[in-house]
Formats: sequence, structure tokens, C-alpha cells
Amino acid sequence: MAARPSSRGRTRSADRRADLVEAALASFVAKGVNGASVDDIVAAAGVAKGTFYLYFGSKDEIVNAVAERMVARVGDEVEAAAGAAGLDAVGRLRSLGAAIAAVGGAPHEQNLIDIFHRPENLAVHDRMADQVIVRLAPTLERIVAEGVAAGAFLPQDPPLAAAFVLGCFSRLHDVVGRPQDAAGVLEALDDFVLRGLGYTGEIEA
Amino acid sequence: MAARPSSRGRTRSADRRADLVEAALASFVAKGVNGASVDDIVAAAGVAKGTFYLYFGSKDEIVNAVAERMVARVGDEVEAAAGAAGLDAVGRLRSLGAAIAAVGGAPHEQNLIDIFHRPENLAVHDRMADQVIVRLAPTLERIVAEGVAAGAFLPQDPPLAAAFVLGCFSRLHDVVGRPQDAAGVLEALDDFVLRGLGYTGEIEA
Amino acid sequence: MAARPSSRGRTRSADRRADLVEAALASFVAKGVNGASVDDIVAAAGVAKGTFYLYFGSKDEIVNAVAERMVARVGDEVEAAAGAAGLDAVGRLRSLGAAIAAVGGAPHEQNLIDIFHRPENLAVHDRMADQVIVRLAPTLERIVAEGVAAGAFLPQDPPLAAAFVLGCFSRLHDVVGRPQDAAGVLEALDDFVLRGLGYTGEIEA
Amino acid sequence: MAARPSSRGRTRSADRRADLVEAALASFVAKGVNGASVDDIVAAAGVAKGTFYLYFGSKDEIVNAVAERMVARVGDEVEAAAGAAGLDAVGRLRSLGAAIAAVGGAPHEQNLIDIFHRPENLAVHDRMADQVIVRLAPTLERIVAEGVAAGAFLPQDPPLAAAFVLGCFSRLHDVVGRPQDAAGVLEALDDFVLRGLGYTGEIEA
DNA sequence: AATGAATGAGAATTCATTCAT
DNA sequence: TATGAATGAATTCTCATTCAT
Repeated sequence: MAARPSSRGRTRSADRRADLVEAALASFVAKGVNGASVDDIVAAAGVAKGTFYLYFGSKDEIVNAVAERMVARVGDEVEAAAGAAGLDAVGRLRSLGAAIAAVGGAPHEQNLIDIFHRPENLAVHDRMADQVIVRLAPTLERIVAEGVAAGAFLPQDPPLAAAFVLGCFSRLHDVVGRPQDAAGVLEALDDFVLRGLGYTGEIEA
Repeated sequence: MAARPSSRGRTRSADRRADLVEAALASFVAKGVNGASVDDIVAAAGVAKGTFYLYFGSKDEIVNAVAERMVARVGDEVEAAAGAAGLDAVGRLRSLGAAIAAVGGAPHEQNLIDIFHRPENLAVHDRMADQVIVRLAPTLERIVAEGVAAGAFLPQDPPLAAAFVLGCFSRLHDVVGRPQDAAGVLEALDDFVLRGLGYTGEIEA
Repeated sequence: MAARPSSRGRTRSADRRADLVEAALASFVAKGVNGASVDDIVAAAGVAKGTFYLYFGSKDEIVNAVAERMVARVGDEVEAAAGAAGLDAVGRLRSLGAAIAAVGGAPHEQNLIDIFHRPENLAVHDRMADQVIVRLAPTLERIVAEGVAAGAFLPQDPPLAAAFVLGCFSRLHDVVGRPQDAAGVLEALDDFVLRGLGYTGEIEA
Repeated sequence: MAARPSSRGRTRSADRRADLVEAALASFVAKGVNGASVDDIVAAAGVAKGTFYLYFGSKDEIVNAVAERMVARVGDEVEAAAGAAGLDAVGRLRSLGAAIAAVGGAPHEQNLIDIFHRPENLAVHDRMADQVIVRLAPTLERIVAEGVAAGAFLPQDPPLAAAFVLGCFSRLHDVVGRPQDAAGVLEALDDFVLRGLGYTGEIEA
């Protein structure tokens, strides 16, 4: 009964699925991934429990869907930053770092950070964090390779260098928030990373 | 009271507790932290369920105990490596990095790595990873400060530098296992980290 | 039983709830309130354990539901007796007393008495007894006030008088069952209560 | 270890038992009869769990012991009041009623009233209430018989009359506390009871 | 497609009781 | 006598999943 109205008079399948993912995200933020039951999710989505299993084979499946959606969003943002026209390798790297540092700053990303930092929810956190790394690794490798080719960085194994750089970046959210603030942290990281890659130019922007 | 074991009250309190932690670790490795029930743990420990609650107030409590034990063990090993006599800051850093890279290599540490990498178990993973970071941070800060004082590293904010270095090191376990092997990875990391710190000496050991 | 049974969703919600209350009553009679587990109740009701928690939030909730149902039933019966048309205050009082004395006499009330007198179950007993008192007090107060107004009883504080009368009545079930039987007991109680209220008419009916 | 000191250097068996009953009473008051575990009791008594089972075969046994002790105390007090020299039947009845009304007033009886009125604890409440009734019934029967013999009361069945009188008295604790206060309630009860017994003298004391 | 009542295995936790010392 | 660590059956409650409608 009561076909939920939508902009086109009928809710299409894809929308339903998206509604559920949205509801799941909200529930996870509110109660943690383990703490949120399928009941919570369907209540938040305003559909019946059976409907959930029409779109997802199990709770685990929607957990992955939520993680994927978040990873995709973050990945897109960061890659867009790193791909901005007119930047050389060093610029790309800085831009990418800044974008990672900014993750969670936008209001629509606050959820993501909430989830990232609730100890309860760390199961997803890591699934996501790893996926973000995997997603960004090729981009970083390309930047490193580009910088090496241009003579800006010392020769090195790009996949390894990318891993180390991402490792540095991944600490960002744990140190941002210290008194001296994000800008200083980012600058220090730039120094560290660029020097680490053997950057031979002037480091102070 | 002590000594003389018998079928009842045979083991001293501390041993019982340790037995349970051991059994919990084994159960977590086997089934994941959520997947392992208190029943599993007591079965593995060979005690009755009530006994469990004699030593731990809840399942959560033993999860923390397991994490703490692992953190303490890893922390001790790594700090011992970093504290070896006769080393300068660079040597300490290399030694510490090697120790982190070696974590999980010893047979008695295999469990730890198993737990670290089951996605199921990541809730504990992060509790532990964070604790290890927290535990090692002061050591690293000291090394960095020492290197700066000795003129080996460029001047920098030691806490931040420590965070970045640990970030790099924390990626180690995800790249070790690639064809070229641990030694090469470690060397590349050394280069990256030392350069990142502004090490001005010869980098190739 | 009701319309078109089937293996699932067969019974309407209200029936299910009532079934569970019924089953709980039977279980309480059989094993006492503490002694009867939720498992016993659902077994008696022929539903799954989860179903129980669909209708009641906790075991305590169904204990209250059982007590309420019994109180409501007894209260209705007794009040109906006291409200019979064409009775004056004295007649109402006698009728009410007789109805209280008769509680538990009907086969469907045997359970109630069983529960009332198992020492095990006394926690509920009192919850119920108190509720019955509370439920009947206004009726009794009205009867007393009516009798006072009609000059049949001496002037008095109706709530207090009602409490004393109910106190007398509440002893009924402990003395009924003695050799001389209910009729004699009831008559003696009538004498006592009516005299206590200052009844000035002929006491022997 | 640590033999608890006592006034005679050694705790005698009877004292130990009494200590446990005392501790049980305190625990019951604090947590209710079901809520208080044997662990609570032995902790309060300062003995080991095994010791408990040296003196009591089961938890139920100590529950009864507590009830008995309380009943004995209350019974003694009330009977002493009713047995005061130089009183006639009416005086004895009034004295007994006053004594019942006073139960719980003395500080050392507060516990008793606490227990009486926690719904949790009603299992014992009723065991005790019944025992008090049983204990006091013969005394009351004697008073009634004495009054009948002296011509103060109408002829009646003393056991029944005793039951009704006790029923009235048993309501006392539920109405005391109303604005008009204990004295008024007690007087109204006197009126009611004495009239109920057919007392022909002047009622206002 | 959608519903939601029903399921039932399984979880964590409690606690009266025992018994080797 | 006294101890208290150990026991383990029993209890309440949860929740992912199913399926008749």
C-alpha cells in the first residue's frame, strides 16, 4: 500500500536502492555498523523489511554498498583535485594532499568522518580506508612517475613511493586539529613528502 | 595456596586470566572478534563460562585485554630495537623501521598479523593500531629530536614528523610481500623517510 | 481458529497477544511467575521466542499484562454485582462481599486463586491485590457515602471506611474453606462489617 | 585468613548465623529478595561463600529465616502491647491496634517497612504478613472471647472475628500517611472494629 | 514489487551451589 | 570451621532472514 511518491510519480528501482544506502549510512552514523539493525535501516528508509532483501542479499552487502559509495565520493573529489589542469607533479601532489586533508570538511562529508572515527565502526572504516588507498594508488603512481620523468623527483619505484606518500597522508586526520592548525600541518607534510621524493626545487611555496 | 595443582583451584589467578586471553586470541584469529563467542573462548580455555566472568566483566573487556597484550608485545619489541646501544638517530630510525617491518614475522606473532588483516576483525585492528601509534610516538619524537639536535635532520616539529614517519611505516605491511621482497621495500622506505627528514648524509647503507 | 488459518500470519495481532497472555497465565500457574521462563510461555503459546518480543518488550511486561487482565476481570465481576439494580447501600455491600467471596469459584477463575496462593507467586499477587483494592475503592466509597446519606450507616470518612471494609473482605479467602463453609463466614462478615459501619437496621437477612 | 574479631575472641556459631541473617536483611532491603544474591549477602556479612552454606542449606532457607526473625520481632512487640496488665478486652484491642499501627515507626523497624512496600520484595512480604497473622490470631481470638464473656462484645465466632479485625488492621499501613494523620485513622478504625464486634459501651475514648 | 509477522538459532550474562584445600 | 575459585545450567533478549499474502 502507499506507493511512496517521487518526482516521477513512481519510485524507480535505482532510487529505492539509493534510499536504502542513504538510510543505512544514517543508521551507521547513529548507531555504528554493528549496532544498526536491518530494522533500523528499513525504518529510516520507510520501507518494509522484506523490501530490503529485494535489493540486498544480506546486511553485509549493504555495508559494502555504503562503503563503496563513500569511497567513490572521496575518490572522485581527490582525483579531481589532483587532475586540475596546468599543474606539474609537485602541484598535483600538493593539491591531492590538500584534498585529502579537506575530506570531511564539507558538511555532506561529516558523516564519513563520524564513521571513520567511532571505534565501533572501525570495521567499515578500514574497509573504506583500504579502498580509498587502492583507488588513489594509481593516481599517485602516475604523479610520482611524472615527477621522476620531469627530473623533479629522484628516480624511484613509483608503487612504493605512492604507498609511502599515502601512508603519510593517511595520518593527516589524526594530527589536524592540533593547535597550530591545518595549514601548518599541511605545509610540514609537503616538506616531508617532497623531500622524501627527492624534490630538488625550492620547497617553500 | 599456590604450587600444588589439583583439579580445582589448580592454577593461580594470573595464569587463569592469561589462559583466557590466550584462548580469546586464538578464537579471534579463528572466527574474528565478532564471530567468536564467549562460549568459544571458554571452550578453548577449557574452563566453564562462569569462570570467564570471574576474570572479565564482559566480552568487551577481554577484547581490550587481547589488544593491550598485543600492543604491549609489539611496542616492547620495537622499542627495544630502537633503543639498542651505540646507535645514532639514523641508526635508531632504521632499526625501528626494520622492527616494524618484522612484526608478524616471528611465529608467535603470526596471530597478530592474521587478526590485523581479516576485514572482520578490523574493529580491534584499529584499536590496536592506534594504540601502537600512541605507544611509539614518543620514541619516534625523541629520535627525530635527537637527529635534529645532531644536525643530521633538518629542523622540524618532532610530533608531526613522528606522525608522518609512522604513517609511512604503517603502510609497510601492505607492500611487503610484493615480488621484490622485504629488504628492497625497507631500503626504499629508509630513503624516503630519511630524505623526508632532511637527512644530509650518505643514504645508501 | 479464527478466519482462514494458515501456517504464517494466520492470527490477527490482538489474538496473538491474547494467546501469549493466556499461555503466560497457564505457565505462571504451573511454575510460578519466577519459575516460568519466556521459553515456557512461548512453548505453551506455540510460537517462536522472537514472536514473544514482538508483542512484549520484556517478561516483566507480560507479567503486568496478566495481572491487569485478572484484575480487570475480577473488578468487572465484583462491580457488576455491587451495581445490580434495585439495591440499597446495604444490599450493594452484601452483594459486593458475596462477589469477592465467590472470586475463584468459577472454573475459569481457579487459576487466579492458584496464583494468589502460591508463595512463589506472591510478587504478582500483591501487585494484583493492590490493584483490585485501588479499583474497588471508589465503588465502596460510593456505597458507604450512599448508606450514610440514607441514614443507614453512621456518619464517617468514606475512604477510611472503604479501606477497612476491603481489609475485612480481603481476609475472606483465608477463612473460607474452614469446615463451617462459605455461607456462614459470609454472614459473620456481613454482621461485622454492617455493625462496624453503624448499621442501625435489622442485621439478619 | 583474618578471623573476624568478636567480643569473645571467637565468633560463636550462633553469632555467625545471626550475622548472616542481619546481612541478608540489609541486602534484601537494598536490592530486593530476588535482586540480592548470595554473593551480596556474604559480602555484607564479611564471610566467604562457602561459609554461607555451612549455616544455610539454600538461599531460600535464609529468606525464611529473615522473615521469621522479623515476624518474631513484630509479634513480640504487638503481643506485649496487647498483654499489658490491667486492661480489659476493649483496652487490649485498642492497644494491639496501636501497636500494629506503630510497626515500622521505630528506627530498627524501618527496614521491615521498606521490605514490606517494595513491590519487588512482595514474595517475602506476604510470607511475613501471613505469618504475622497466624502468629497474632490466637491472641486476638483470646481478646475477642474475653470481651464476649465479659458482655462487652456480642457473641460471635472468635476465629472469624479475629480474622476480620486483623484484616482491618492490615489496611492500616496503606491509609496512615493521609493528611489527617495516624491518630485520626486509628480512632476511626477503633470505632469501626469495636462497633463491628458489637461493643455496646461508649466508643469515644 | 512490496509487505511485515514470524522465525529460531545464538548471544551475553547471572548465580545458586560445590568441594579441594 | 572456613575459604573462594570454579561450575554450568538456565535466563533474558537480539536480529538477520524468510515467505504467505
